[in-house]
Amino acid sequence: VMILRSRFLDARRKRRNFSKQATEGLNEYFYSHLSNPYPSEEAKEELAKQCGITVSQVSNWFGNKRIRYKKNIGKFQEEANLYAMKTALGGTQ
Amino acid sequence: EEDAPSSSGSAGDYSQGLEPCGRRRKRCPYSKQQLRELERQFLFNVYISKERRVQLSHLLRLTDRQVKIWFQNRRMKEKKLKRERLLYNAGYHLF
DNA sequence: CGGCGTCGTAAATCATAGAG
DNA sequence: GCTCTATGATTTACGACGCC
Repeated sequence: VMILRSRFLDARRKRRNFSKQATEGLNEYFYSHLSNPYPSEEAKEELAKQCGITVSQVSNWFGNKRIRYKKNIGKFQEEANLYAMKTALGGTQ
Repeated sequence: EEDAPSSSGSAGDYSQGLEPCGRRRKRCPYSKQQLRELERQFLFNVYISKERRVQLSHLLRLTDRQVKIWFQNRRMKEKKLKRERLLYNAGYHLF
């Protein structure tokens, strides 16, 4: 809870890139739902909690990810394979 | 910022309002001038009447629809800001 | 029916963290 | 340090659906 508070404090101060773990969690969801990468409100809340970011930030991330992925699938192929493999091995969901 | 005070060819208007066929308009950022006036009107009232909307759209060289949608989007933004403020204040005194 | 409301989103654009 | 590009956030513009 105080962790959340501090996040809003410095979130207002300055934008930071998300942590490696946060990005990993988001990518895991994205690539394991590639045929329909639209998390429900509940799923967004779950991801937000898991990643330590806000629901809005989860929405922004998926919005950006969907469009950028679509615009250049090739550029993300390596990343896609990586997460596909990761999910196939140790299901963390 | 060099914003055309209010002449022609300002941001996002295809000659007073007709969309190029049925296609979706390309997003076109509004000028500082347009934004200042829209914000001023929003401050006056977050819901704009049909009459003031038509008036404002002519003043700013936007379509009636653009002004309507701008107010809708602006209200959503306001709602989001309010949510964030609540969230911020929520954790503030727990420490 | 028609018009305007919210909600969720696409797509373009903005701002700038940060990798090189 | 200094460029640039990748990344997170914000801004237009709609479609879907709701209410009156």
